[in-house]
Amino acid sequence: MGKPEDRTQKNDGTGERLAPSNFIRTIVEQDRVAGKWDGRVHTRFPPEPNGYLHIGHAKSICLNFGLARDYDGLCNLRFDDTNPTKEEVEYVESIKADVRWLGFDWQDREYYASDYFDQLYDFAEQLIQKGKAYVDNLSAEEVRQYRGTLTEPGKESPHRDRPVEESLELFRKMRAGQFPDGSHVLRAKIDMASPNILMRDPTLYRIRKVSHHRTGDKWCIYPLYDFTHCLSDSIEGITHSICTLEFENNRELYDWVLDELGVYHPQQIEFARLNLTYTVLSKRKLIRLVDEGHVDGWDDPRMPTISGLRRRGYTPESIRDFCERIGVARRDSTVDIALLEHCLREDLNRRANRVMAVLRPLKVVIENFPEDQVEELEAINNPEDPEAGTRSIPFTRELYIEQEDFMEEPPKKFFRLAPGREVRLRYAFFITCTGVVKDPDTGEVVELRCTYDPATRGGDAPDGRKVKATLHWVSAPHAARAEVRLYDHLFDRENPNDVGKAESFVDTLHPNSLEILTDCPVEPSLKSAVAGERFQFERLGYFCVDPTADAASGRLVFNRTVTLRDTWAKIQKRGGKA
RNA sequence: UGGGGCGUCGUCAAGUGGUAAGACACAGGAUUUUGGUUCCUGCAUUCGGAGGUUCGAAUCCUCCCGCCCCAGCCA
Repeated sequence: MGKPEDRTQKNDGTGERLAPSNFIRTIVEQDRVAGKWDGRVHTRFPPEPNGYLHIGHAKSICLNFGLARDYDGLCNLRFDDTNPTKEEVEYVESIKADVRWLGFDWQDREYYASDYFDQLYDFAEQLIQKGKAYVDNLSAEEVRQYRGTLTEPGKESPHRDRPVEESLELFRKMRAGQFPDGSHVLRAKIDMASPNILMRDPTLYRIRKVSHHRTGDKWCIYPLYDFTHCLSDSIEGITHSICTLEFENNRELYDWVLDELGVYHPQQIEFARLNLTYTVLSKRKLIRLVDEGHVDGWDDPRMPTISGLRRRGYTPESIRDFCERIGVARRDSTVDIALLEHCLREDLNRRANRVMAVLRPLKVVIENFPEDQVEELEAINNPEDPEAGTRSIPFTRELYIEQEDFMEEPPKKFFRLAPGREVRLRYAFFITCTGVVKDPDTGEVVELRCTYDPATRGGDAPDGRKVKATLHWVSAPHAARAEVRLYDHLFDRENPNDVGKAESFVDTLHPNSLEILTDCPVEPSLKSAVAGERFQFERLGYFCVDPTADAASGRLVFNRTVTLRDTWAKIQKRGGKA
């Protein structure tokens, strides 16, 4: 019996994961076998430049560009910029940077729906000529009333049957700027009684006397999504037009426009958008977080935006891996953010150099270590990567360890330092706690007195003595000082929209999603860390040098990307409940 | 109570009539100079429910239940 084929790994020995199959890949493969589209695969990623890209967009980007990559096809980057009141160049620039950072290349195929405005206008006139579109001068309010409801059919506009020539003339006047905003629209003439509300004479063009970020003041009428998107796909020769589920109802209209115009007709395919626990992924909500100042901007490391994740220290590889692992399907789902974090840790574990840093320092004095002596010790940079080499770290009489690594009265499962207890200082020596110095007023432990065993240099006891814990530490006189920003989930619950009696998702913001620690002692090698560089702070987590922190100030600022898995924390939590 | 979709492990997700993949999470155990990593092991007699067809059903049929989307001159 042959082993079943392992579809999770490429067969080339690189160990790189192969994109798992999904219903869209199945359709594409069937189309290629059938010779549909002459075997071509041509997709597109069509963002509206009205906000920053987020992890949900990454799913779409990986899907569209991934399909093109795996089936010898092409994927266009197309800005769906038909609403000049909301769109800005700042957004197009950020989108381009984010797609590139994620590792995808659209080569010279950078398109804008606004590039098609002339063609779109001609198509609109064609529709009018065919008697399939008309200019309506009902007010927005009236249009709404005429539309009917989910259960009742709509009414036809009194202008619906106005002569073709009259609509044509009106449409040209709309274009010429002879009417004020909102006074006229171009509507498709379909069916006011359609059970699909989108088919009840949808609006195709509206008047907006505002300048567009690309076309300036050339136009004062702008086409709407349903008219623009399908034709843009058609113009670009797209084969598979992939969008999210909420556009399912729009497909009938997509097909109608293309069929009426008799033009090249791509296939629209919908998939479920990404939802993630402990965060929100709707552009509207993200904009609100930024506008109301709940976060520091689009690239706040707590944001699920690509720029936020980048600043947080995420790697593009980990995001791509995540997007492949979550799959593509048609059912609404919410992915556990733990999966994203798992992909991140897996990637960082093999690539981040290890380093020692103390977040909440507790001074330790090694009483039997000579005052002016400095012992240089060799530390391994990355046990997962021998190529990463080693470095030297100084050990002296005065050190810092982590406050939580000492307990005066340790519970049974606490393996770390305690009075009379011996532990290992990583890459250094075994030390034994011989005394505790407390603040006379508060009773707080402010210093530990210890002795070290010179025979354990490097961390091994020649007599085979074992120790139950290894602590990270930093030499006090050599320590560099850093600001460390500890990030946690932005929201306090899995589903921020589960607001209960509260008013909105804003009320479920996690109050401690950011904790800033200053003057953290970190090992001296970190003085030369560069913006964006990633490290594992041993026993704590992965951190990266904040790319936007003021470099000129010489300040070292680290963002915590993600903690290490912490079984001790789990044990404590469990114990706390019992 | 219109139309369009969707319901497989705690969370994602394969499966497309031949007897429930995988991942994350979780729980044990081994190794370990990171309570990290790695490595073993366990984790759906059952596929929203009820009937039916069939030698055989998560896959086909019927009815029912639940959830999502649509009434922007947003995308």
